[in-house]
Amino acid sequence: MKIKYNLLHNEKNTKARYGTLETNYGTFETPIFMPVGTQATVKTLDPDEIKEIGAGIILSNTYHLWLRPGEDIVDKAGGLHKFMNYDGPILTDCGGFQVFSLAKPKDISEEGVEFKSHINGERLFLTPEKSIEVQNKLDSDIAMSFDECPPYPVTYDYMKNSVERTLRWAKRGKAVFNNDRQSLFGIVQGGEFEDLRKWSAEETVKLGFDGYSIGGTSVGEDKPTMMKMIEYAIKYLPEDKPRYLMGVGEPTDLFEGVERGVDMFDCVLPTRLARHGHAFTKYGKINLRNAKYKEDFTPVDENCDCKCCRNYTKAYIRHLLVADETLGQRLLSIHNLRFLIKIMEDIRVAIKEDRFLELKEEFYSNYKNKN
RNA sequence: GCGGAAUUGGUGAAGUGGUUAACACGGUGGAUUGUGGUUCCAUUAUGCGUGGGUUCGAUUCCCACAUUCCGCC
Repeated sequence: MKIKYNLLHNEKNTKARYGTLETNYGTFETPIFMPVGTQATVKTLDPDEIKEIGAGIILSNTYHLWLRPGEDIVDKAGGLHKFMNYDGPILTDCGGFQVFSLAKPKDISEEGVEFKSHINGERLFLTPEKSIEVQNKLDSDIAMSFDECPPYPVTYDYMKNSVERTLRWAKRGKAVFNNDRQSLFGIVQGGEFEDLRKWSAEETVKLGFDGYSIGGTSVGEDKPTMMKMIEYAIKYLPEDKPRYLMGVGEPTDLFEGVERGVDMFDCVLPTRLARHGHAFTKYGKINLRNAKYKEDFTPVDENCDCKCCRNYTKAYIRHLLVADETLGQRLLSIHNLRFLIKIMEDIRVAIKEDRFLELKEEFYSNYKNKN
């Protein structure tokens, strides 16, 4: 079956909303933060741990699984869920972000995008049809329409052409889509240009998708610009479909996004920061490698209920990181993910009680955002 | 006791008679937003064993001493 979104409550003072999303692999509440598991694994965590931190849905990636091990192998394994032994909902990104991070502008044509494989340098050509075909075989619960995510900043003319192309790609992908257990999201682009965001949103909605994403954010623009991008796009999206802000973000970004009506987020930050020794805490981001934690025998975040914070000290985590032991990266990955998931749990309760702004204010009063 | 070689930062080391002593590791900070998984950036020796001498100028040349290593008695 396709997913089913139920809008259950609009917060009184903001555009924040509470709902549920039903999938073949269970129902989760929104707004939600989705851990990223690019290569069919949330780096360093096993599926039991993903469940343990309260994840409702995770991400995986078309481009990476297409290259390795290949969608046919995942298909033979019985689909992505069986392949990675994860029985919760999975969303696959389309590979569009890799257009942004791997390809040069001149490699992008109407037909598709030419890549050089980051694994062996082999020339590859990814098209909207291929992206959908791969995702159909991966058998994730939610697939993403193949888009171009332009860098920032880019000229109005470039963005206009890019938005047009992304719309044509969306149409082409939709035409070959062939998996009735899977749902498909469209992606709104348009950069910081209000009229392009409006146009992109309206035209994407006309094509008709099971949910809508806001793409092209967190690519180097400043925060006020990112907020405008969200606002410009979201007012043209239908109330009765989930809205997904791609690639965001930091703890404060989650509050800002929810306030503007976003239902779903994903970001590599919690796991990447963890691997580099950083942790989110109630009071801001900290670097566990800093010398000042050498003899700090308190938890990373005393308010956190995760396995890391319940059982280990900063001094121990620091030792593991400095000694390059993988347990340090694992424990911090668990903590950082739990931290963001817990924020969303608190946010959902606050929305239902119409006190989202109070929760936001309380969080901001403690959290020192270094950016 | 005699002969030889060596002595540069926390470590391994390069180097030159002339403004700021290479590089690597380590240390200390910082970065990271639909993940090209151990990355990137900054910073880290006012000093080249000690004391003299030669020279306009010595870490670099000379002498003595100290320490370490190797060989011989």
